[in-house]
Amino acid sequence: MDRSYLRRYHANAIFHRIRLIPLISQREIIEQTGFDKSVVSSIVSKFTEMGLIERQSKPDANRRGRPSEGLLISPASGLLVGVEIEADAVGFVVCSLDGSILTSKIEPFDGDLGGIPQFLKRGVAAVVEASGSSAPVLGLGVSLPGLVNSDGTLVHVPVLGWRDVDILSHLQSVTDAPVFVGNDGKAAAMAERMFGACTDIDDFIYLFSGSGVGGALFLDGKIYGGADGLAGELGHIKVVPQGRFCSCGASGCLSAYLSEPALLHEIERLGGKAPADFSCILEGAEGGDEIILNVLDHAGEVLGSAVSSLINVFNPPVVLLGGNLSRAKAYLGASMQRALIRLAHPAMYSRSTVQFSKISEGMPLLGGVAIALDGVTSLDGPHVFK
Amino acid sequence: MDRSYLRRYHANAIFHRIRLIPLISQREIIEQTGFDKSVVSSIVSKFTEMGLIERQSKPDANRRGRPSEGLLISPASGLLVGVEIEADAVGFVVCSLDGSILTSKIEPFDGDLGGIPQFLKRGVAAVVEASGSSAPVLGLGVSLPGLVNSDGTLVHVPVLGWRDVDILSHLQSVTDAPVFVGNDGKAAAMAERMFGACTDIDDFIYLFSGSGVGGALFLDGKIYGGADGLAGELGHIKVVPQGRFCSCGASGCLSAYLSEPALLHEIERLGGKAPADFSCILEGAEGGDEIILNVLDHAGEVLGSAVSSLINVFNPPVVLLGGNLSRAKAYLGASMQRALIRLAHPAMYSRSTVQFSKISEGMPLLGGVAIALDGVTSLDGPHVFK
DNA sequence: TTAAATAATCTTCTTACAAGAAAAATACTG
DNA sequence: CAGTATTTTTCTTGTAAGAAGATTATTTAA
Repeated sequence: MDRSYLRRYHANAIFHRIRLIPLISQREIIEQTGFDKSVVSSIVSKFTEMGLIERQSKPDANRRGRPSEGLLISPASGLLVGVEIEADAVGFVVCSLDGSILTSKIEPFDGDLGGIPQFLKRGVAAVVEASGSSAPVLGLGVSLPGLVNSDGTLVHVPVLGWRDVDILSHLQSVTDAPVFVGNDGKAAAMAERMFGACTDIDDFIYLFSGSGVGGALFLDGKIYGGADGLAGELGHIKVVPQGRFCSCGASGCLSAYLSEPALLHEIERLGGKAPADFSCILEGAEGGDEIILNVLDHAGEVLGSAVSSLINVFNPPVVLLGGNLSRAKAYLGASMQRALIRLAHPAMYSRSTVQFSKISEGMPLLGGVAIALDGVTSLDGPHVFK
Repeated sequence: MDRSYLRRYHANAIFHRIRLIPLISQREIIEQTGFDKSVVSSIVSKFTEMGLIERQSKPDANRRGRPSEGLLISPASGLLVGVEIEADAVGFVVCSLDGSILTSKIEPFDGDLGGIPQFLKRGVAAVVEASGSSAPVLGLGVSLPGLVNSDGTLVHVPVLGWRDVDILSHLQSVTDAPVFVGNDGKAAAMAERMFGACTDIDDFIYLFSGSGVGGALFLDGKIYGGADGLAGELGHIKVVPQGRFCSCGASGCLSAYLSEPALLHEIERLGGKAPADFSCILEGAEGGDEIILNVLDHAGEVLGSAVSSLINVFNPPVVLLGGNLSRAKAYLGASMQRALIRLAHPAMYSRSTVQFSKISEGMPLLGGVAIALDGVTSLDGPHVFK
């Protein structure tokens, strides 16, 4: 924290106000942030000088006085590229700095770690090309389904079998722009913060289910990382003593009750006709399959128990459930709710809202973009703003 | 965050360096904090002007050059009073600003909420009088065994049956100095941070057991409060589905397996001769009582499970166990350790140390003082430093 | 046409960090 | 013992940037 810290803090807050509320005026920024008018004025003019934002006269309501000028992120100011690596596919997205999507595509992936740099380099180049924009790429964000520590080392990716890879160095060759890597749960949480349900919420707990169960702790306006940046592994909260075995080697983890493989396995165990993936589970549920409905109902109960622990521990304004949890809302929401009422402390539960993510369904590829945007606008990173 | 924020931040860090390392020199402060020499010099001379710290030439090692001057908190600069309210007793402590204890006493308490202001007023006056110091009282900190929200409202104190009391207003009449109230777990954690095992650790999870089980989340150098300041109720993590009933109304809470009443009840249930309190449990354990040893061993296992969840969620450098957990270290440490090895994620467990508090046994009354000191030196509170 | 109102910018003032020079206080060296 | 080297602290100067108020710009209403 040096003496320009406050300046960067101001610049940042102003940038994000403009990003979130296009055509906002300086006066409105002042109202919303409490910053001094001269601070806002000087930073806004700096931004316009840099070509980062544009002023646009807006047909104001017939009102006396000098009309306010609307501010917006210039579409030509720069691009962000997001990459989401999964077990069998890699998603690419190009956005402009305000987060509006220009292009996206999904490519099948064979899981070869060595080929990653080349694979991403081609993919990124292709999607940037396809975007038709000639703006410079300002940041690349890569989301990975595993443990990524704060040095950018990939500690473990269970579904791909990768361990202890200095992934950040690997990826430096992909682009000249700064590269940011992150865990998929944190990336998804960041997407909710940047573009989704929590744009104005400084504290929320994000929990999602997919091939595993993960999450993130968004506390005091940022993702909490702990000692090594690994915090937020909510899938490995213990929910049952001596419970089911988990891919992490322990037993009784939440992940062993809520992940896609765990649900598939449980349905099979109970004699249901084994679905191929989560979409099939949902189809079965829609069709009224009793076994599947029971499994999802029980999953909701386990989820409710875990969420009640999170509420009691964090007293969060919002708990946000994403991924498959969001898709299965109709089948596990009720039992979760019952568990919450029974188990969460009333003083805290009454002040929390547990909600399901919309981003998870609508545009699940924004995680990478979000960590790129966060990286590029972070207060101590290699950020692009004065 | 205004423009004097950084100044206060600097002043604060310097104050606590001097508090923690008496006779530290300016150069050493510069080395440890990275602040500029002129910043340290100007703040130190401001402090001496205010009479808050003193300079003292120290017989330096025979070394060339101008000798450094040792800095210390002036004993006459002010007093902090800490009050710890429990079910049947209230503890009072007077410290000077560096945290050294001048006097302390414990008074029996009848639990009468209405009489609290008078009771504390007399108690505080008596203990300040007894301290023999004529320095002004700069802050009063009161620790309470229940939920205290960030407004200073007491939401619920189970052991005393108090609910929804605006305790902070009640206590304003006790002294002219600023008054701070807090939950006992947070107060104890703050004591560990100020005076105990975590003086140089910015991130730790504190968990203690007494009449209930509580704790605190010390994250990024401060206690995390959540939406209403209620975060950190670690006693109400769910450890067993449909498990034992808890005083909070839910079931399966950690508190129902680790609190003093829970342990007493379990020993009785298993046919042991019912001990009167935790000290008796320890005596029994020392005497080799099989039932008690088993109960404590099982408690260690449950504790290990909960701590492994905490490690997986927070990736903390330190998990600190206090209160009765610390006292029973010899009887539940081993089973806890086994559970941790089995259940905590290796990548995170290898970077965490789980330790037992020494303060909890040595001087359990420092919680109130710690929240007073924290309040008085907080960056946005009514703090006494320039 | 003038006055009032509103938004944005400009001017002036002040705080406080940053970097370097100077001063203070000691030990070593010849 | 005088002079030099060394180390710590303070002082001086420069600069960034927030805070507050004055000024300018641009509109509607009277």
